[in-house]
Amino acid sequence: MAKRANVASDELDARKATILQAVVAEHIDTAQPVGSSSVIQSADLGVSPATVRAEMVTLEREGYLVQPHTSAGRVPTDKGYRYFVDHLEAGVLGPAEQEQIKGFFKRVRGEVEDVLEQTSTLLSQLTSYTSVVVNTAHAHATILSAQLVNLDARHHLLVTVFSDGTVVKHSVKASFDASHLDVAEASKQLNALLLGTTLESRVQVPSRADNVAKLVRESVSVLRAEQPTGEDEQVFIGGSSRVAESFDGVETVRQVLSILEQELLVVSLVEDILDRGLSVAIGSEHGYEPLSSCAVIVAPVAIDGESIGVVGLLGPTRMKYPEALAAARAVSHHLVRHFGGEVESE
Amino acid sequence: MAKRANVASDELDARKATILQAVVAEHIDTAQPVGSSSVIQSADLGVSPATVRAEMVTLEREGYLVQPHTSAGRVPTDKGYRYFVDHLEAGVLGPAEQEQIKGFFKRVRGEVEDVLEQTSTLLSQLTSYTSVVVNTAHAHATILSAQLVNLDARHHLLVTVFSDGTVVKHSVKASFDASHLDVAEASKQLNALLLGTTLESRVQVPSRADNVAKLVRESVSVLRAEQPTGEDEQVFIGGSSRVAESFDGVETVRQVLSILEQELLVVSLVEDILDRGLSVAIGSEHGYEPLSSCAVIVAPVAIDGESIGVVGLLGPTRMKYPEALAAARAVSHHLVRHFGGEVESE
DNA sequence: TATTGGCACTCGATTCTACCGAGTGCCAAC
DNA sequence: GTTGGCACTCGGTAGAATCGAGTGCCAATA
Repeated sequence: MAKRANVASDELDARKATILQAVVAEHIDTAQPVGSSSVIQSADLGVSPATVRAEMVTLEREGYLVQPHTSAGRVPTDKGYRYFVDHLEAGVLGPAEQEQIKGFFKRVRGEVEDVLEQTSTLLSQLTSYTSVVVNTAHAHATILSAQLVNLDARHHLLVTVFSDGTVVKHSVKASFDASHLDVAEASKQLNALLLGTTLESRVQVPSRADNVAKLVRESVSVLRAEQPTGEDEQVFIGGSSRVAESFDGVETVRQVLSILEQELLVVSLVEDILDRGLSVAIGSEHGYEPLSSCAVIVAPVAIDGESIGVVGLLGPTRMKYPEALAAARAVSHHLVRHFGGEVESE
Repeated sequence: MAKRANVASDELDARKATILQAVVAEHIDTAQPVGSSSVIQSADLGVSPATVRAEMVTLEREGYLVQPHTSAGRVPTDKGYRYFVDHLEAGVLGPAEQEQIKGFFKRVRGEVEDVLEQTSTLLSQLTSYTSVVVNTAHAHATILSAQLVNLDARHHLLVTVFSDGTVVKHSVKASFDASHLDVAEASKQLNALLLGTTLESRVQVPSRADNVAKLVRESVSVLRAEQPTGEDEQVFIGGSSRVAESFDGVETVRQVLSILEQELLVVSLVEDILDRGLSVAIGSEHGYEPLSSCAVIVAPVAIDGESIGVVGLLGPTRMKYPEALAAARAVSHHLVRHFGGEVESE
């Protein structure tokens, strides 16, 4: 993709890289601008502060660093963070955290939803960032049962059970009064029709004009009428209170929280990042300005190449990338194991 | 309850009351300590500041007011707020808000859950406080359908549809391998057994020892095994980002958010207030210290005396009680109308 | 006896100044 | 290319001065 050395500011020589990485690491740690001397202390390249300063001028010109004001240390830009995470050797998880994850997955019981909900809490506790767990499984799951229940003459409820253990209901409103028998018959036909199919597969609906056929047609169309995105996914957000710690400035906190309230938006944010092949989106890299001081980490949860969900973390741009990445990946990995071979609901 | 005038600091003479109310109103408005002169301006009792000051000393001694420091105005205590809301004449809603609510309920479509979710957003927008909507309906609803679906030989899913349009699932784990036929038979029996019953009513389970009967028994017991509280309620929280605006001090914000994350806790908080016959709980009146700078407003949603839910608002103790109370009541009222006569799911 | 105007006093908030020091950019020397 | 030296910048902190809103108290008043 990148041309080659020439214009491409894609690569830095070893010393610049070391300096940049030192600055980023230090700033993540202290939240303070980093000066040339502290770089010397943490990374020991055998050079003087003056040399580091000279390099930092270059790094600033190339957009990796900025000075909050003259005569202060430097702070990484989004581009700086980007370089940092791109050149990160695989992070490791502390043994305590590994144990916590293992223990958690040994312990959890209950419906898929409960497990995922608790997983998102776990992930947030592990990292002290806000976590997002998205379940996309049942888009690909096969239907185990479809049943039409009538609430009153014109209102019915289509209840669909998927092979991943999720249950989905849809209101079906008829334009005519249907008898109990009609509904029961429609229910039977629906079940036969949809059994073993997925939301994506084509089915042959009856074209007759009787009430039963109408009900069947209406039900199938309601079931298929999936919203563009996010509507058929489940989202679990854990540790939203962490937002308060992660950012300074009430307004920023408010904006981030307000984004988190819109679950559809969170889903598309996370999936968008994944679609672009990234595992981290920093600052303005995802399109949402209110999140410009955030970084988002994502890790796909996939069984045999089939994506069944996403886990994500949202924190300040100066988040602890190695740990957070490791945690997200570990949890994703354990989720796969947990839901992998066996039936998902346990 | 109160003895009589003597010790009972329960009642205040007219002038003290006016002063207290003026102080509270002013402080709610400005968030600043209120001095004697501003009391004169807003409430015109024909007396001088000096007199007001004298009264305020009394009010302070009796615990209605405090001074943040010598030579500052006064700020209401929880007790002060309590007096204020207890002596509030019924607040009214602006015509714009009324219109907004009306329009909303004319417009909403979809499952109960969606309606309630959106209602909580509405309530939060109306008041600019965080809102809570709790659905307790299906505890009293009758069962329209119960179905057992098998995921694999030992794992089954009990899917129950209630008359209020909610659908609940429970995992049923068997200690033996059941055939498809067994499960189908058990499902049929379960449906016949549970149809028309509520979660509270007693049913006669088969005592036979065959697989089908075992499945039926296990299913019924799983369905009945309701958690002490909160587990069978649905909670919808809207506008949690408002927390960031409502409180100063990152730590307070964090704590409140962290409470809001625990939905069970929120349910019991809200129901507890309701059980105690209150419609407002101020500061330390509800038992949760992390919420000591919060006030919680609740309004029951009841059809024919049967509680089907609660709507609530959470804001700072200096919240706009009249408006917030009016909004909560109006929304509760409209919810009753919306779900009242007709079938709940529409 | 309740009310009031007058007055000294308190104390947080604001402003201003001085100053410290971390950190820079530049440059001449190595 | 690297370095030590140096003047310079500028945010942050501390202290002093000031302001003013608001109080508590008291003697005078109706």
